[in-house]
Amino acid sequence: MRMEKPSRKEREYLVRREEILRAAEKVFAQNGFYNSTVAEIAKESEFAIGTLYQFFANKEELYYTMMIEKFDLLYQTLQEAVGKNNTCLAKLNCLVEGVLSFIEQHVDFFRIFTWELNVLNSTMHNRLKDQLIKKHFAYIKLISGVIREGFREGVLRAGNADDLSTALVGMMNIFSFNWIYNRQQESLAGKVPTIVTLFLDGARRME
Amino acid sequence: MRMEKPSRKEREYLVRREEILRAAEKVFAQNGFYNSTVAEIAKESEFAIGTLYQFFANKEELYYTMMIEKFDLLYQTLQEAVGKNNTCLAKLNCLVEGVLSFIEQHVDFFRIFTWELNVLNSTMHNRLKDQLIKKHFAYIKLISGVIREGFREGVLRAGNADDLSTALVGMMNIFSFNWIYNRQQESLAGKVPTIVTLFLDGARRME
DNA sequence: CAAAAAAATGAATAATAATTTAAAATAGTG
DNA sequence: CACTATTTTAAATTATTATTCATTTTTTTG
Repeated sequence: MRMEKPSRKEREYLVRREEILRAAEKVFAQNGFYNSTVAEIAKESEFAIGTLYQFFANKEELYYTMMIEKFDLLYQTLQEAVGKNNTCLAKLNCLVEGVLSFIEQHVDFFRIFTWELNVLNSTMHNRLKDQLIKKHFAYIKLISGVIREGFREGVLRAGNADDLSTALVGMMNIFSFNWIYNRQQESLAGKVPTIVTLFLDGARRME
Repeated sequence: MRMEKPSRKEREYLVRREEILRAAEKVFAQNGFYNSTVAEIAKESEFAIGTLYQFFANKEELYYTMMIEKFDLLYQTLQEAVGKNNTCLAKLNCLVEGVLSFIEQHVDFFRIFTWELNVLNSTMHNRLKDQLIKKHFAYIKLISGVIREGFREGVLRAGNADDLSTALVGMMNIFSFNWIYNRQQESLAGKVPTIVTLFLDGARRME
């Protein structure tokens, strides 16, 4: 609850801190946590290695601080967006738009929330890595094949099968994450109807 | 295209290789790639460090090989599941169920597809890490708040707001991933209608 | 402006862990 | 069984990098 006006010194301190954070963001986003060196961040920020340790206790603290600040910014952006609208539908639209354009504007930040896969030293073992990525696409394609059948059968509204497949995978993934990180209370398979229903019929109230 | 029947030696070799892969899976899944040591995997598999290098050129190769084999198993499982059904809707159900139960049975594998966040040495900086995780939940809650309004307004079919929020975030995330990893062709924000429409109305053909 | 305090520097340190390798154990063979 | 080839072993090597700290530079102050 300190309310002193910040002195010039404090202000300068904050500016420098910010510069370091931006450099960290750039470097971490490019190479992930483990393939980024403190030396790189120092170079990018144009401070010496030792100076960084004046501002942040260690590499992890630098990383977390950067992430937390980004998250705060996203949250604030979304709150504002939501505040501007009255109806739920308008808010939802605004939210989705808010998130996607935030990501567009802060690609580097989002890139961090990613598979280890993409973080491994990309110089080595490209053959194996590519093979793995191909498998992932094959998996998405398997699903879009089924969706295309649905178009032909006339059960699904014709549209972009790959988009639909992608969305479905996105839903399955996130429920799996949650299940894993929330101590596996009930069965994950219990979410099948939730996912299928939402996928087929959406969330809107039907007349 | 070799069709020799595998000799006893070859068979034994494959059994050992498999044992190493299972140990690797366990260790990597627990600690992620960077916090797993080859020594740990050796211990878990009850071989010496040097022996692992007889089977795999290095740590990365071990990692990728393990991942690729798991992916193949998932793919095969799904193909079978889909093959058993005729209609698109039945196939879709089966697919979703197939994926979720595969993940239930192979938690370790899926745990690997996760944020760096969860991979960082959990001994250190718990305060900052927890703070970051809280932010993430706040973000989900912001969205489920809006969804609850939708229930009250009567625009959305009453249900579990947190599930819906989760699903929506899952869709936004995966489109963002794809956008980032597919060279950012068109604007990500262009996917807003796709996401919102699917979320509200689903994929099913309306009468 | 000179002395003292604060901040910045980057070379030296220390710890970790992937990989190599020389020696030991085991399996195969006549 | 003796001898050879193969496989396993774990200690030694090497490379990398986070962190420290003695020194230099800059800023403040009287």
